[in-house]
Parts: sequence; C-alpha cells; structure tokens
Amino acid sequence: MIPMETENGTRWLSDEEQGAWRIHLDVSRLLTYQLERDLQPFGLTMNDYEILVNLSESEGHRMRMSDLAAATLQSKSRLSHQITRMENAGLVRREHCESDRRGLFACLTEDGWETMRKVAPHHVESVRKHFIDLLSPEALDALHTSLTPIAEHLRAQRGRV
Amino acid sequence: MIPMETENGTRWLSDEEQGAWRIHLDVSRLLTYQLERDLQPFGLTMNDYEILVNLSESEGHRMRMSDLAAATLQSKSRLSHQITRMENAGLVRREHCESDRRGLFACLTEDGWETMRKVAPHHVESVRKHFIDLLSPEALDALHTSLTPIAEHLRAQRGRV
DNA sequence: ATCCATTGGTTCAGAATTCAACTTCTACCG
DNA sequence: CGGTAGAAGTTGAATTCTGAACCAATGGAT
Repeated sequence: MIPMETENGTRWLSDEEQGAWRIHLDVSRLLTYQLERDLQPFGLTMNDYEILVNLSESEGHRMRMSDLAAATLQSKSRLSHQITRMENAGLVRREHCESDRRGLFACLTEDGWETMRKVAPHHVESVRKHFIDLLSPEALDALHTSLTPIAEHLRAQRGRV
Repeated sequence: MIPMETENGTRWLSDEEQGAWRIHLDVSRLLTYQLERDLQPFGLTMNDYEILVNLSESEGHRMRMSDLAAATLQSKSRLSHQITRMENAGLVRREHCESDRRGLFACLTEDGWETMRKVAPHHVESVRKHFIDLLSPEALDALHTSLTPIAEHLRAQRGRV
C-alpha cells in the first residue's frame, strides 16, 4: 500500500490509515472520559489515581517529585499543584529529602493507602469492562507489540529540542 | 489465560493485560503531547485543528453547534468557549439558523479555510511520523479491527445514566 | 575556595475547562 | 390554543492547566 501523493508532495492518509488513526483518537478520548466517570463516585480523578498507584508501588510508598512527574508524564508545575491538592485532601504528604536539600518526596499517607485499597478493585473492574475484556488475548498481544515501538519513539522525542 | 482472582473476588490484571493497558495509556498521552507540539508553530491546538477538519469536511463548511460538540466529543459549554476563541482569531464565524431559531452554525471563514489548507499537510506528516509510519499495514488493520468494538461500546455508554 | 551552569521545585498570571444556572425556542399533549 | 417538558446555546464563577520567572541547593570546573 503506497501512500498517495498529490501535487504538493503531501503523503495524505489512505482510508485504512485514516480509519485506524481516527479510531485510536476516539478510543483514547472516550476511554479516559469513561474511566474518569467511573472514578468520580470515589472523589478521585484519573490523575489522582495514577499518582496513588505510582506511590503505592514505590519503595516506602514515596517518590521524589521529579520522578513522579516523569512517571506520570506531567510538567513539574502541574504535578506541584496536583500534589498540593492531594495534600489538602489528606491523601499525600510532602517530606524533605536529607540527601538533597532541594528535593521533596511525595509520600502516601495512611489515608491515601486506604483509599487506594478501596478504589483499586473498582478501577480495575472498570478497565476490564471498557477495554481489556473487549479484546482477545491475541489482540491484546498485538496491541502491545505494535504500540511499544511507538511509545519508545515518542519518549525519545519528548525531551528533544 | 484465566484472570487471577483474590480473596475479595477482584479479577486483577495479568502482566500481559497490565502491559497492554499501560502502553495504550502512555501512547495516547505521549501522542497528543507530540501532535500538540507539532501544531504549536502554526498557532493551533489539536482542538482548534479538529474543529477546522470537521467544518471543512461538512456541507457548506459549517455545522450546528450541537453536532460539532458531538463530533468532537466535547461538552456544549466547552465548545461554545472554544468557538468564541476561534471566532476572535478569525477562523470561524457564528451564523443563525433559520429553520430553528435556537440554533447556530459554526462556519469556516475564508481565513479558516486557508489556515486549514496550509496546516493540514504538516499535521498529516506529524501523524505519519509519530504513528502511522511506525505501524505495519497488518498492525494498522489489526488495530482498527480490535479498537472498533471498543469505540462502539464506549459510545453506547456515553449517554447512559 | 569560588564561580556558575544545572537541577529540583514552587509560584504567579493568563488561558482553558468544568459545572451549574439561565434564556430562548420547539414540539407535543391535552 | 395554552402549557410545559425538553433541546440549543450561552454565561459566569470556580477549578485546573500552562509556561515563564523565580529561588535555593548541588556539583563540577577553575
């Protein structure tokens, strides 16, 4: 399948390409919309949840702000605001780092941990219902295989220029 | 592959499932980040661009606000603000609808159309570079096939409750 | 030791987004 | 007809996000 070219040399998308692209866009938006919605009854956003996950999977239930920002693909600024909000909600606490006096840890509080334990099963159920369980194991595998290089490519671009 | 169960009955995700899920999340975020970035030099956001696309593909280069909101998966409120901004930027104009006096059309202006023609090739190139061209035709096809039912499912949920 | 370029993080102002009124008009029911 | 439920859009206030400017600490160079 050779990409169509036109006068100005643009390699426009074929119908198949368009289709794949648009469906990817749609799914990612619809999905975050739905997951967000399923999380709402617990008073959490996807953002909140993702931070809880990251913290609860880390040593000592804490992470350096920068690392957390990198892990969640957010700007430092945004994360800072986010953590402030979560701190006010009692889910998280800031702690100083002795080895580097500029540094701060975001630490899961007891409350944050409890929230996590309570919410996780529902979230997983939600992810299953709206995504995982709608894919055959082969499709899942194919997805993983074909998306991985893209993720790598994009991560590499990320810092650049 | 049987989903693992634990005491409380939660069907946690297997490693493969986790992997597929997380990569999907990452790709969709990294991708919008990158596309946004590639559009920035032209003074457009993805949102702006998507609206231009929708309008330029419609009869008479115009669409009813509601339809546009539905097509772009935004709330009416958000679209309204968005169109106001684009109107101020001269890309779009609001026009009354005679058949329904509540209704409004968002119409592409000459400027909007020109912008579209100028930017589209770059955007397509960007989509190719960061997504399409990194997928084999088979992968593309598989993606389309496996994502379509998900999109349908999510669209069906969308209105519900 | 002293610079100074970098890193880690916050803050502030401006822009975008959400959510809940609110207005106007339509359509339908009795 | 008259009344009213619902649709189409907008508005405004509160929240979140972005990007740049900023401060403080670090880690090398010299």
